[in-house]
Amino acid sequence: MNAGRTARERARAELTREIKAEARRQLASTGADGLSLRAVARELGLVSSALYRYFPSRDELLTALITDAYNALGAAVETAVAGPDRPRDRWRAGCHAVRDWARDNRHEYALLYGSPVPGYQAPSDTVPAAARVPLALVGVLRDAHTTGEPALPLVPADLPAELTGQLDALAEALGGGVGRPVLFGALLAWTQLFGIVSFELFGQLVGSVDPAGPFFAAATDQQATLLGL
Amino acid sequence: MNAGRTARERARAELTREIKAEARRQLASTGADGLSLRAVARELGLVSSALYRYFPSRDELLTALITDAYNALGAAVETAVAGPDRPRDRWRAGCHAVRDWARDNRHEYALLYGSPVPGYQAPSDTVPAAARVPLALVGVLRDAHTTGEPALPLVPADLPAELTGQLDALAEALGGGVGRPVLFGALLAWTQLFGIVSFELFGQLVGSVDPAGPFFAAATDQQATLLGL
DNA sequence: TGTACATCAGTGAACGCGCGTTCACTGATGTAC
DNA sequence: TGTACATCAGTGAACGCGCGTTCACTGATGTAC
Repeated sequence: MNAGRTARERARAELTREIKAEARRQLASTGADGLSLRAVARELGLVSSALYRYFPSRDELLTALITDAYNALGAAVETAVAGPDRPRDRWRAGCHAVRDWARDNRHEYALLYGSPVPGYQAPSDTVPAAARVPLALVGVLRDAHTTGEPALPLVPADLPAELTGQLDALAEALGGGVGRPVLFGALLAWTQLFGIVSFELFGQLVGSVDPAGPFFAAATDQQATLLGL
Repeated sequence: MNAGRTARERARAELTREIKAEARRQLASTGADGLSLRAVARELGLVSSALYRYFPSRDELLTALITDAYNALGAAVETAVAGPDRPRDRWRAGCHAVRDWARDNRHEYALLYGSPVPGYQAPSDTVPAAARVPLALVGVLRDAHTTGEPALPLVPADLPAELTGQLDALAEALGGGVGRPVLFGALLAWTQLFGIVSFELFGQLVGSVDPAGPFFAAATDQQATLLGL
């Protein structure tokens, strides 16, 4: 194992991991703006300038954390969706995986789906990682409707032309296999899913359906029905 | 006019307004963490310590901005909802008012509905202001269904007991006049509404339905149908 | 197998920056008689 | 109406803090012959 890797290369990979792990820990306790290179270095027993051998700037470290987080969430949803057989259960499992991961990694979730960090522009590297969740959810719908899509309740037949154009382009980008109404429904469900999770984590549900577990379960159920699962 | 107010009181009220206005301006360009008392003072031609005559700390200034923002958004939605006659149009107008205000005040929206500011805990003063939007939207539903609520499509009759308990408590807190299914539907729509707006403003829709106008319009239409409007 | 050189990790000091908050003060505005 | 005192706004200096990033350096690890 580790064939062809020098001790230096292994040490480098190891310390890169440790830097990210420590940065994640600080993220969890202080949030994105509390993340400081100096504090990370301090905690690892390094001098702050040493980190520049591993990340050329604070922003690059942030980007690495964002990509890792998107991938972790994406993997969680992909795994969850791969479990059950019945489409309806697969959908629910995927949604609950989003919520569970978000609750377990609040600050990382906020980093991905909260307010953009001021002055920081996420590079396009993060796009494929960010796409894993929607892709996994759309996959459930595609698999469920291989023999033809049902007519979805409540989805109007006469969507405006601008929207149908966007939907068609999106369907093509997703590799086909989903019709307009299902895709529209998927977008509705997707935004609702993250709307609920964000409201729960950011404290907007405090006066109403808090704790949010029962409401979340009922909402994802309703989504499955809406989507013909 | 200004009866009984001394020049001092008027000057004080005026400068308090100017401080908040300048702080809002900085918020708009730098986001919540970029808001600095020193910078605000600088811009107003004051020495930084002078601000302490007006706000006892940076957090208090932030709180004032948050309360003002909730009230501005709430007022916008209340006005929008008061315009049209038909319930369906009232609902749509309220939703579009949320989106329009959010797009016109991105950073203030992020302050209210984005990731919580680390280390800052919003005091309970903000709660009534925050409640104005949901209250206005529920008002539309109540007014629409004075003669009895319709059976809502897709809302399961057998919601779990924990959820029905929360819904009943919430209905009472809202002053009654809305049944469980309608309230559940309202929560679904409410979370979806802010989910879409947040996704649009925070850049999550870039690869899919961007610009988001047509999708937003179709989504609020679908909500109105779901809610029996 | 051993030696000479190149690569790279980590150090420590420094630069230049901005921040929130406190405090003793001056001078203007307001109040009571 | 004028005077004596109290209130309050704004000043300027200072405290103590932490940050990202650069740079010349030492010493260890890797490579070529």
